[in-house]
Amino acid sequence: MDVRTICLGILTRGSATGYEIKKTFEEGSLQHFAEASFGSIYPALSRLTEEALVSVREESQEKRPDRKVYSITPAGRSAFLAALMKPLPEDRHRSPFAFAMLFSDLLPQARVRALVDGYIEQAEKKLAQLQQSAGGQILPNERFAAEFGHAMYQSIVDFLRTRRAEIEQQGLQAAE
Amino acid sequence: MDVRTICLGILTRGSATGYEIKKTFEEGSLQHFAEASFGSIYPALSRLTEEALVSVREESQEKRPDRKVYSITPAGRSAFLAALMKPLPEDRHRSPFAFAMLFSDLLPQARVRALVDGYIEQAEKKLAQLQQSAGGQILPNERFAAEFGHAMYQSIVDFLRTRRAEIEQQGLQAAE
DNA sequence: GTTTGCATGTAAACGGTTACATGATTGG
DNA sequence: CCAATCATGTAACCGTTTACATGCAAAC
Repeated sequence: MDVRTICLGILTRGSATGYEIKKTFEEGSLQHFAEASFGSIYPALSRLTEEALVSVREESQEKRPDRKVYSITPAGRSAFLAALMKPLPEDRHRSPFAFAMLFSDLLPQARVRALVDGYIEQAEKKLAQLQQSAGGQILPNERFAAEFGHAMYQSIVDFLRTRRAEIEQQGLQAAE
Repeated sequence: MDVRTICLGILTRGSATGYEIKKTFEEGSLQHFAEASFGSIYPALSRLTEEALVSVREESQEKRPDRKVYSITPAGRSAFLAALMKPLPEDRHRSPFAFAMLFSDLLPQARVRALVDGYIEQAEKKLAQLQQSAGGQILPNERFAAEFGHAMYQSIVDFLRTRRAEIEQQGLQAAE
């Protein structure tokens, strides 16, 4: 899903600045399924403005930098819906971790252990975040997304916990 | 994980042509966690050859195009191990599906249903593939990777099956 | 006094995909 | 007869990240 479409989507829930859109990525329930940097958000917003899919209102603030508040236009809404009606790109799960595990037999056991433990720790942090965001008062479909992510990470943690010993054994014993 | 490193990794398991490396992606147990196109594999292989991390042997074949069989060099092996010892890039789960579900309230119910059903179907196909690849005679860590993927997809399918009715209700009732 | 948060933006670099070019062989 | 498999490679394009530039205010 490109940054363009994601920005439009976020704006269907209310007006926001580029900065706020970024935060929505980092905090919200879609945190685990999409991401974008300022370097892609700001140009996307400019282009959407040119195409009249969003409108801008500039606000001068005291003690804070000026902000540009973007709102989705009716045309933008149609464009967004149209994007969701087209065949979606397939999900991609890129896992350098899983790749590395394929070569656990070439790695020192200590490294394998560190990799597994670090991964479990990371996943648990995300689980906690997701549980928190599903706990708050959010829309039902936001809750669904959060719980979807939760189910995924939970299964990963469970799997790794039960298999941890086995995979660590694959690692190279340290030379004496 | 960049194509360079992935090519090196595959070559630690034995010599191969660019074409075969691509197939390994498509068929193997890491299928769900990494991917690359010819347009990235061939240039990567050329560069690795320049850097002496792999070596090439050209084979002329009858009735088949010539092939370039790449083998990893000792230097390549070290470089690969070094890459796995450095901090790994984080896993990224990009899910246009989860994103779309966040906006199920804006979509016609029929579309939501089609999206969910299509997604379940896809995931089940992958489950079947993973089960098959875990069934064959493979290295223990390959089995681990396959089962890791299996656990993930299984949890996705389970979650979606139990929640399907709920999320479909979020969709817009068709106007009469 | 340093880090974090607010806020916008640009340019270069990067990594990758898509499409194209070529061509014989085998299987349905 | 057509599609798929084997096999390599290039060039244009694309979207995104990274780094840079700027600057004040509040929190630690």
